[in-house]
Amino acid sequence: MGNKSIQKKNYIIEKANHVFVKKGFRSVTMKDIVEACDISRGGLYLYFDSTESIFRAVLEAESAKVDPGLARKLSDKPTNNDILTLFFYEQKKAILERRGSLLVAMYEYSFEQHENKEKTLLSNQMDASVKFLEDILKKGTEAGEFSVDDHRLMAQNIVYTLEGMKLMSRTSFLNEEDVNNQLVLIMKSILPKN
Amino acid sequence: MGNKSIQKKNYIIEKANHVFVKKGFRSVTMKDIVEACDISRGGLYLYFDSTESIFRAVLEAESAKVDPGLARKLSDKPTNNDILTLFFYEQKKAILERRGSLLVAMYEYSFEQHENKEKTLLSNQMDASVKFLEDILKKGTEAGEFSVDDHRLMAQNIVYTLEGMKLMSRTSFLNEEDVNNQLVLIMKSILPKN
Amino acid sequence: MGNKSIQKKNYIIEKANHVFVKKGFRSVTMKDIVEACDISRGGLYLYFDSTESIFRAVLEAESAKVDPGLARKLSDKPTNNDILTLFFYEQKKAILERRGSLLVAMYEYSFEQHENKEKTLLSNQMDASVKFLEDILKKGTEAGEFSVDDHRLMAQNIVYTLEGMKLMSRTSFLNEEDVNNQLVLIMKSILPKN
Amino acid sequence: MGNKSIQKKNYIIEKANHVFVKKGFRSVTMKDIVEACDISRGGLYLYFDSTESIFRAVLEAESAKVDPGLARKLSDKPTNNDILTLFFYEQKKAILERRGSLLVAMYEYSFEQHENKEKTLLSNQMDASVKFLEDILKKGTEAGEFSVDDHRLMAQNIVYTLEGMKLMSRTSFLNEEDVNNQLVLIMKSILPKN
DNA sequence: CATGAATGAGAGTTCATTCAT
DNA sequence: GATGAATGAACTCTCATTCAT
Repeated sequence: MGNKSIQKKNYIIEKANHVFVKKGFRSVTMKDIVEACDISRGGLYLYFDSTESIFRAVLEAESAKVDPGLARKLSDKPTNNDILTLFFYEQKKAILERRGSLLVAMYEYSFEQHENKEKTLLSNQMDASVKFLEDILKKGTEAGEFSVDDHRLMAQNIVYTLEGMKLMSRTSFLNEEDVNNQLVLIMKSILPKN
Repeated sequence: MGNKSIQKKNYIIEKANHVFVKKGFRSVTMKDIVEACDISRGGLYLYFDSTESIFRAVLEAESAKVDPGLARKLSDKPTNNDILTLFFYEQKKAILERRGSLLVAMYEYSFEQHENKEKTLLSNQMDASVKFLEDILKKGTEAGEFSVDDHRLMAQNIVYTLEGMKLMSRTSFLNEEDVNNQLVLIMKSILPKN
Repeated sequence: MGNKSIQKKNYIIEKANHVFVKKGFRSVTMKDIVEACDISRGGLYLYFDSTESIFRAVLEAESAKVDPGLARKLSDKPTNNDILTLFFYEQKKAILERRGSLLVAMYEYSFEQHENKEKTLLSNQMDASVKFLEDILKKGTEAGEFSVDDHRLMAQNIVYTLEGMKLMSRTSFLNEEDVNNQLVLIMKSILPKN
Repeated sequence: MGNKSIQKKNYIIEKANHVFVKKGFRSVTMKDIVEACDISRGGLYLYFDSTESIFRAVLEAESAKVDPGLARKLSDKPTNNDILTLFFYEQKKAILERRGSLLVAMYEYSFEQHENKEKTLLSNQMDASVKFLEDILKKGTEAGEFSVDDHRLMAQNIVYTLEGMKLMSRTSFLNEEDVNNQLVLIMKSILPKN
């Protein structure tokens, strides 16, 4: 695939992203993508052969976008508390972000995959979050910033709670205050009591 | 609608239930239902005009089934702790129950509803859970069984965590031990410290 | 399938027959059949799910048509020579019949099947012809009507020659006289010399 | 067309040959050829504008290949019997050769051409065979090697039989012994009786 | 000459929905 | 009420063919 086609592929991924944000995963058709990209039916098939392959490419592109942002916001020698705070800040954004979020599409996609006994992307993402938090909590506790007994258990608890809120905000109505309050509650259970 | 018709309608609802359990919501077609019920295409339309109306009926029937079970299991004078324990027991079942659950269908349906700015069934269900827990926590704290400051906040936290686990078990792999550990963690944060 | 649909199915088979006669097998599309039958796209799929299944049904219907005709033309006590003559007469018709013949479609279909290592319909038909001829030649030789050493070998030879002529008439130009001459040549090699 | 172009054209013809051998004629697409040749889509169109034109070129190239082989195998002063034997040997190879044969493609192509009232290549080939055999039989009979009355009729009969066997071997299962037996039977009907 | 991206026509297939019986 | 045949819109996917580079 030439240079030019890589550009086109990225263009399709970008346009498709909007479609998945708007319609979720299951109800998106090749026709939807074709129309969003304003290309020919056959043209799309030069790059992707199913909505699923497009969606995977969209997620990949998305994950490439996310990481750099996180790092830049941190000071040179961040405390574990700093890192956790930033993590919560990002999560809060993900929870409340209604427009532009691929979350619903990702849930729908994961439901399908899970039926087929495959390891879902969502699952990988959550595992990564648990590992990340576990590590922070451990280091933070050792440094006296936090006071957590079972790091893994608490990490899981936090991830479940965050995921629950994400789900809530897509099926119910969740406001920023509620999210803030929950994050404070979590912080309280982590910080040393005295 | 005659007596016979009501029977038929219930028969359809029961059969459709299995279909939604198996296939979620979005991918279920009128044809699926027709085949599951072994009735005529036109026949189904006498009772329901879309998969959505069938699904709503299925959920309604489901909610009618659930409640009585809960009450019966409680002793005459249950403590708030008893009630909470029973609630957790039921939730645990809902989290781990892979076959026979309408959860995925309900998520898919709620995503669609929420897009249309409608109040989702899931939302109502979660609100009810929060209220229920809030009430128990309040009474329990007053009775000295629990020690919770902000009843509403903690109730929400519990609901989010539970919902997060439900989601996890449909997109990832969650075992009973993990659930138990989480429930223990929640109980610890509720029970009086000393 | 109700009474009415059997009629419709037969109607489709009849119309499809013309299509296969005209276009062979490979280039016939579901659309061709739909248009020949003047029914809806979806309508056809109620009865058949591929051109192949239609073609098989056409062949089946065709073979049901053929047999009765043969029997009726024979006298009460036909000699083996009578039977053979009738057989040749039918074969001559099949060779020369340009309009209305499914032969080309059958060849095309058989080529495909044979690629897939399946026993082809054509193959079965030819086997049946060989067996039939072998039997006639044997009885005829015993009755002194014919003088054939190796019945099976001669039966095969006749079948190959006939098939060769059929093929010729679809790829080249074969006139009735040529066919007659060949049949006379075959008869000469069968009849007793003296 | 330059020297280089002719080389490329021959390269395409050679690769296309394999494709036609494998898939027959009708189901071969320009895409198949492009992929087999590993050239660009547009590139193919510089040399050929349809699968039909490619196939014709393939057949032409094929016929150029065949003849020299035949001649070389003959002794200086071959008898007519020698020539006929060699002819039968080549035919036997053509009948039994399953891989590498263009026969099915040629049949499919000829069916199409014949529909359009064109003189088919197959037809020309068979005419040539008849003429060739007629000549041999005539000369052989004159030389006392054979004993054939109507040379043309017998030549046709042989060609039909051979063609019938070729067809059989592509739609049914034909073994070498059967072919040998048929050839012996033919020889018997040609050789002088005494 | 050669490339390969792009097009659009057209085939296959499925489904919600209607309607005569 | 109940049936199930029939419709036609919508979707997926593939190919021959063109054309800017």
